[in-house]
Amino acid sequence: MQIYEELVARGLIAQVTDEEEIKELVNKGDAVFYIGFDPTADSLHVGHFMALCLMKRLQMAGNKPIALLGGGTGMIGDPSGKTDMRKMLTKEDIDHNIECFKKQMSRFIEFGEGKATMVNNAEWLLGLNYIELLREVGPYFSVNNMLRAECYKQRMEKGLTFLEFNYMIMQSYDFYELYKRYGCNMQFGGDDQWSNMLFGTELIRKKLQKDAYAMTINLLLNSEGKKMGKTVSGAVWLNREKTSPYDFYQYWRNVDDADVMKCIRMLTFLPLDEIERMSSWEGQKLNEAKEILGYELTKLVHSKEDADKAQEASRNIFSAGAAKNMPQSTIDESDLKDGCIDVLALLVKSSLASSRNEARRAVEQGGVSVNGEKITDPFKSFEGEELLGEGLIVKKGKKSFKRIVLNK
RNA sequence: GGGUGGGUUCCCGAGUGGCCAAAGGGGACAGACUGUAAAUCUGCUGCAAAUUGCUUCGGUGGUUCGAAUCCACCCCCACCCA
Repeated sequence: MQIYEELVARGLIAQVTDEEEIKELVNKGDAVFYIGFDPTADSLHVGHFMALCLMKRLQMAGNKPIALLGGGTGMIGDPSGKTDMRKMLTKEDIDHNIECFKKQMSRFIEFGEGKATMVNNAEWLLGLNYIELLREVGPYFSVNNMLRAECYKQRMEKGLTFLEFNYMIMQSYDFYELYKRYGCNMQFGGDDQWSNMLFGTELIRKKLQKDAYAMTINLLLNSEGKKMGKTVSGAVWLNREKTSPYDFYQYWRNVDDADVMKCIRMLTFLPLDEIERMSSWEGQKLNEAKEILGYELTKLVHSKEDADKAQEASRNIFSAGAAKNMPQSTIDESDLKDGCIDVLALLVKSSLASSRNEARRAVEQGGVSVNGEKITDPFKSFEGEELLGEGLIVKKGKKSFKRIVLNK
């Protein structure tokens, strides 16, 4: 099976400008392609991860990847598919985020001579002159067409600023520039980027009379049509400081039945025939697929060691109640009052609860236990001594655990 | 610049002088049932030294015994006109 067919089989491909051409280019390894990453945060997330995996897959098939960092486009902010304008990032934020991205990306993709290329569009975008740019590319953009683009649909209702409206032009300009500089003939991106990418291919055709192609990957949506990789508290990050390997593992371990196989297919590198075998699993057996998903992804994003740890900790906690490799938090002596600390403080300090009120509710509703013993009294207090050594295992609900140790 | 309609808690949205920490729904959280799933049912959902106190209805001032609610000015958003 060739690379293009594999991508199709994994359900990754959403839209293509010219299937025959793209198939041929990609399968032959003749594509010079780019994927853009805007530095909107100080860590990559699951969406980026999918793009990086795609990059890797195509690279393994002999194609030449360009990772484009959006030092210039990040100054504007992509309105595609968004309901509200994002907070404008400062130059400093953007530079910082780019440094973070660079570090994380080089863990997945090899950059350098004859390998992948990394460029920053700040290089050419920041120096653009308004009037010159307008004269250079302005005539090739039809405002009528732009306004019709799917990606602005939501914003046509809620309002779209001129700043963001220009994002599309900048992204198109990137493609054009990369075509000229590196002979980049293809752009990949999330499906929400489709319109931006199309305008890029058109700009190249109009300016250079050359063909360039675009292909989008399906966004990872759950069975309800919502983007995956997001939790209430934000994205599932690839950075271990922001989302610990344990939490990362748990996120995937807990996906809906309906979404497991799709995730395995789209996100892991497991061979397709193996995945095919799993797809008949049902009921409790499907839980194994979730473990595999969590394990494989944690291994890819963090390391085999982290994946082993996370899996072991999860198994222990949920079946045996034992506590090896459990997420841990420490408290200081200054958190003690008269050498003691109460349950509510324990929950708050370990960030199992965000306020004492919330902690109190959890206790009153019978959702809290310490060292396996259910606590029903919100005033229950513990001696500092009990927190030494192995510490106390505090459990809130079924899935939140922390080992709390006194730091002496 | 002119006109109209708006800005309420995590989100949507009711509330137009006291009975308002603010209806209803969604989400989140906890309990039951389970498979660390879904569905369903129940509870719960501003903060705290907790029969009380404090903070919150775009902002700032004001009227009033009392303001999310009335007044003034300002900021922001959508639509229509220019």
